[in-house]
Formats: sequence, structure tokens, C-alpha cells
Amino acid sequence: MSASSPRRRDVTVADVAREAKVSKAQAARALGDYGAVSDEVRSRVLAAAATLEYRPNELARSMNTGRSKTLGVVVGDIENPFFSLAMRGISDTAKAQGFDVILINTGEDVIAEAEAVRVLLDKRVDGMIVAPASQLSTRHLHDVVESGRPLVLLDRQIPGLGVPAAMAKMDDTAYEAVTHLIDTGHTRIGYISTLEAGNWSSSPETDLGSNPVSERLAGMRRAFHTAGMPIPEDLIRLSAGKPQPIHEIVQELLSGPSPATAIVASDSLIALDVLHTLQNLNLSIPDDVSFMMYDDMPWAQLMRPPITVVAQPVYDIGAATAEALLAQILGQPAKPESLLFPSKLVKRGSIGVPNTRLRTLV
Amino acid sequence: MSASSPRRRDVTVADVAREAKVSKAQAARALGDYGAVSDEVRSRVLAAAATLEYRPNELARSMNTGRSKTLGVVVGDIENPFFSLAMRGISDTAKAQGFDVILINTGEDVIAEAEAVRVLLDKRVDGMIVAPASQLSTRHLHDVVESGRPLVLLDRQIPGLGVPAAMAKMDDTAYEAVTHLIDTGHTRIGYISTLEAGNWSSSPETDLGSNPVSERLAGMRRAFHTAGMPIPEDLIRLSAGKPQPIHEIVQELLSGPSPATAIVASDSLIALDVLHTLQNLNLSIPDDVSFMMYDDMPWAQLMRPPITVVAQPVYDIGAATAEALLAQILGQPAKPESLLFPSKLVKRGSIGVPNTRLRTLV
DNA sequence: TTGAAAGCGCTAACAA
DNA sequence: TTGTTAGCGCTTTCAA
Repeated sequence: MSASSPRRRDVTVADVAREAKVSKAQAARALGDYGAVSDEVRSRVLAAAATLEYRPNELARSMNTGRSKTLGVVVGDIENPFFSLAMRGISDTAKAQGFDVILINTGEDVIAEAEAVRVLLDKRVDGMIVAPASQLSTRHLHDVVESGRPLVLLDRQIPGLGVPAAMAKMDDTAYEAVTHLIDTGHTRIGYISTLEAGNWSSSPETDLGSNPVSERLAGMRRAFHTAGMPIPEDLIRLSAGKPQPIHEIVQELLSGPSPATAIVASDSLIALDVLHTLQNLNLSIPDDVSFMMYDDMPWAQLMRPPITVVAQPVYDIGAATAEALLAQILGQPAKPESLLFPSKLVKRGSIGVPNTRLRTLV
Repeated sequence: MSASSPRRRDVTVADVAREAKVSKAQAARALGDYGAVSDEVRSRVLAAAATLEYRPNELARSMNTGRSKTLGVVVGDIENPFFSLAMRGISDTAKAQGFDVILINTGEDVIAEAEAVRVLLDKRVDGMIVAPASQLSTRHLHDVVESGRPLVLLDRQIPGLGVPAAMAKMDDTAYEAVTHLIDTGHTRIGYISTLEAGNWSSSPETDLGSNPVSERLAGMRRAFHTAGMPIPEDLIRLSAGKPQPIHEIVQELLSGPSPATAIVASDSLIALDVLHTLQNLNLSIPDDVSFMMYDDMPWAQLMRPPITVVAQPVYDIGAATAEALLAQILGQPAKPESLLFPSKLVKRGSIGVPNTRLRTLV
């Protein structure tokens, strides 16, 4: 046990300076590794620091440099594998440059998001990464931009904000996926998403800008359009989970005179709920209903049958947001472009020819 | 757009004081909500703050209060669902008390963990939660204790450290699980864990103290002992993944004259690897090999057959660490006890009677 | 209830 | 290369 009594007062630069018999300024320079210091002094200071077990107070340091070497990250749900994997990309990238990360979970609530952003600003993070819960309420994000602090968006672009966003391109892949479904014989295709219902205007020329979530839907619409078929509006369920639970939605989709023959889950959390519901209903895939999901979770290919998915490079997307942010923090000007990543359709066994014999599933 | 020109200098207490025509001290008191302030002054200050869009500098605040309203969390791998779920428990609990969280990922590397802990100390977090990567190298954790800053352990206790730890009790459940396997007819049971090989001494009376990871193994040993059978040491693989990849381990377990008839995965990440390997080997569960895993991930019961698991209340465990930490920070003395949570065996369909006909699986 | 002034621990001008 | 002296934005004595 080398340390002295517990709860001792923190050792400061002044203490080290005294011990090394130099001025506080010189000690600070040697310790902070800046300015001009002779080897002689440096070694004396470092030695003194070692014996005193000096540790810098990063708060004080941040206060006058104006930089905290800390990034803020605001996500909707860290429990969602999408975010936890992206978070690893962010965290790894940040750490490689000596930055730490404050993570705030909003529970996909815009109010909480605004609060989170404010807290981060108050804590003087050097920059932040936000996965915005809404494309409508963005006042707080504009505030960040106006504060002059670097901001990068994750998985969603907000037109007019003028900040970079990293995400996967989903439109063509969504188109391909739904076309695959249509080609297999499906016309009654259900789609379940947490996309805010209010966020989507049915005209594709909306100024909400494209983002992977709305692109999933846009691609679907385009696929139906190309096939010369009307899109089954009654089977498209947005804002899933609030308040109507997913399992109820699934039941509804499979009820009535013309039930869905295929269901598309817009992320892996929804997928899990859908699959549980299907299991409870004793429905089999793809005989009773075809299924596909977004995000290629490791378990997707372990299912029987393995699940057809749209995969995207989540870790890389996260890393890209951090890189863009760090670049800005380190002086490069922001280029408010979307950093686009490819997505791809991985066909496995969960999509089959629809069972056309008349039946009541639910 | 109500904000003024971008990159304006931050508004400080002094500015607000001037605007409200009171002293800096009074303004600070009103803003910081401490000390004695007349209603008159308070409202003038608050109004001034509003028009100037004043925002406190939390760094400055933390610097002289010594408190940062920030918790540090150090985990091995945030991508691991165990940690991301525990993190939610921590994050929710912290937020409810107005605390934020700095998350550091160590990649299960002790050096990185020591570094993380030091950084957190330097950033003056009010306390920290660590899921220690090792029970042997704990110097850095002792340093935290000596620094006087509150510390709580997640999922692992370190004897002699004298700090609380929250985790699930695994011994009895592990015993029950392996007994179940033995009762079903298995004697050749493989066990794959990331538990550090060096961390485990075969005597249960070791002073490493019990923790959910070593308890899994201890329970297994006890089950064999009770059954009057020798434990198959050759099938127990610790430190899995470094360097030998899991899939190689699985292949080895299933090779040779007396292959394993059942495999136990000590966490869900290992389980995924094992299942992929089994799939590639074209082996079916439970006909060719029985399987069970620790941690009840949502996908476990969706598999065909659904997987037998040992479940534990991960979110609650995370929340408990945060509660214990906050209690200490808020003044209550540390009670260096383990906060124990129940775990339970959930029997599903992945364990069957071993296939005894002579065969070569791999 | 108020205000003046002294720090918190550090960095940054400015001289020497 | 060194030391002196101001601050950073806030909280906190201490007197009034």
C-alpha cells in the first residue's frame, strides 16, 4: 500500500512546484507538457509529481483551455443493439484520439433529448453526436449549432441544420427487398416501424429530407409503384409501440378478410416482438407468413428458417460520426453532408410463396 | 430564431448580475439556487438570465463545489447485451437523480481499465461503477478507494477491496442446471467461458471470492461431485476467445473418441458463436448435442428448439449499482456487501437425451 | 438579505 | 527558459 492516509487533500501544481523548487508556472508547463521547459526542470518536476502522486484536475484544465476532451452522445435507447454497436464505433474512435464519451439515453423522447443536449452544452463537451428522435422538433439542435459547438447526427439527417450526418443508404435496398417480396407473390405486405407517424408526409418530395428510416418506407412505396400495384396503406404501421404494443399490431395485420402475407420489421427490436407474437400465435415462417427485418443481428441467421435481412455497417456508421466530429473539433470546417454507407439485402429463408388457400390465421 | 449571432461569447453570472443590477454574488445565488435571496432580486435575476439566455458553466460550478453530478462507468464491452442492459439500469437511475454518465469501454483489457479509472478520477466524477476485467490486477481499484471517491462493482466482487458489488447469485442455479444435464444422461459436458483462466484456482476455498462467473463453474463442479462423477476437466475451456477462437474450441470439444454431448455457454456472446459453429457443422440441437446458455436473451426462446437458459435480472443489477453508488455520494456510508440477485434456470427445448450411438460428429 | 473579495486548480500573457 | 501576475466562471467566506 503506497498511498498515504485516505481522503487526503488533492495534490496540486503548487504542491509539486514547491517540492521541485520551481515556480508554479514552470511546474504547470512541465506537467501539462506545453511551453518551454528545460530538461533539468522537467525531470525535477516529474519526479516531484511522482513522489507526491500528483494527478491533474481535468476540470480546472478544461476551464481555461475551453476544451474538455469529452464528447456527448445522445441516443434513444442504448439497449437497442443498433445503438450499442454504433456506440462502440464512437467510443473506439474517440478513445483513439484521447476523448471520452458522456452517454445520455433519452428513451426516444424529444423532451428528454432537448434536456440532454442542454446538459451536455452546460458541461462544455467539445462536441456531440445525436441520433435525433424527431425531425420536427429540432429547436434544441439548432441551439447547439448556434452555440458554435460541433454537432454530428447519427442515423438521421435534418435538412436545414447544416451539420453532417452518418447513416446507411436504404432506399434502393428497401426497394429491392420489397420487390423481392412482390416477386415472390406477396401483395399484402405489412410494415412496422417506430418512425414517428407525424414525421412522414406521403409525398416523397417532402422537405423532411431522406433518412434511413423514411427511406425504408419510400423504397417500399416505390417498389409497389413500379409493380403497378397500390401500396397497402392499411398495413403500414408507424409510431409502433406507442401506445399500441407491437403484438397487437401484428395481430391486427394478420386479421380480417385480407390479412398480410408478409411482415417487414424496421429494426431488430420490433423484429423480436413480431417473432414472439408469431410464435405465440403458432404461425410458422414462411408457410403461414413471410418475414424480413432490418439490421442483421447475429441471431437472425440462427433462426429456423434463417431470416432474410437488410444489413448495414452499424459499427462503421458510428465510427464515422465520431471521425467527422473529431475532425471539426480539431479544426477542420464542418461539411454538412451526409456520410452515406451501403446497405444490402441478405436473402435467407424467411420469405416464401404466400399461402393462398383461404384461411383465418388469427 | 431567437438567438443572436453565432459563436457569441458565453454569457456569465457577471453579465446577468449587471443586467439585473445586483451584485455578482446575488446573481450567482439566485441562479445557483443557494444562499439567501429576496424574491425581488431572484425574479430580476431570473428575468435577466432569460433575456440573455444565460447557461451555467457546469465545469466552473464543479470546480469549486467539488461535485460534478457525473458518474463514471467502466465496462468490458458495451456491445455485450449484458452490459448494455445493465447500462440502461444505471443510466435510468442516475438520470432520475440528476446525474450523467461517462461510459468507458475497455475491451476487457486490464491496462485499458486502469487507464479508464485514472481518467475518470482526473475528470473528477463523483463516483464510479466498474465491471472489473480481472480479480488479480486490482491495484487501480484500490487507488480509487484510497482517493476517497465512491466505487461500486458490477457483476463481480473483489475481496478485500471493501466496496459494494451487485450481481446475481449463480452457484445454486448453475448446480441445478448441470444436475439437470446429468439427470438427462450427460456426463461429457463442455463449458466455455471468458473467465480468465488465471483467475480460477480449483479449490473452491480460494480467496478470490465468489462471483457469478466463477460460481457458474463452481456449481458445475458441485453437481458432478454430488452425482459421484468426475468433472470432465478436458471439456472446460476458460479464457475463451483469447487467443483460441470459440469455433475452434467447439470443434475440439466435439472431436476425439469421447466428444462432449452437451455444451454450456457462459454468456450470450459465446452462445452466438457456439450456435453458429454448430450450424456450420450441421449439427442439430438437441439430437446431436444438447446446449444451454447463461443470460436469457430475447432471441433464446425464438430458436428452434427454444434454448434452455439461466436468466438473471440484468437491468435491476445495473440499477442497483447506481443506487448504491448514489447513496454513497449523497452521504450514506458504504456498506461493502454484495447486493445479490436471484438467477433462475429456464428449461426449454435445447437439452435432450444424449445420442449414444457411436458416431463421429466432427 | 446583500456585496466585496478571496479562492477552486489550472493556463496564458507578459516581462525578465 | 523562467517567474509573476492575471484570469477562466463560479461558489463561498466574511462583513455590512
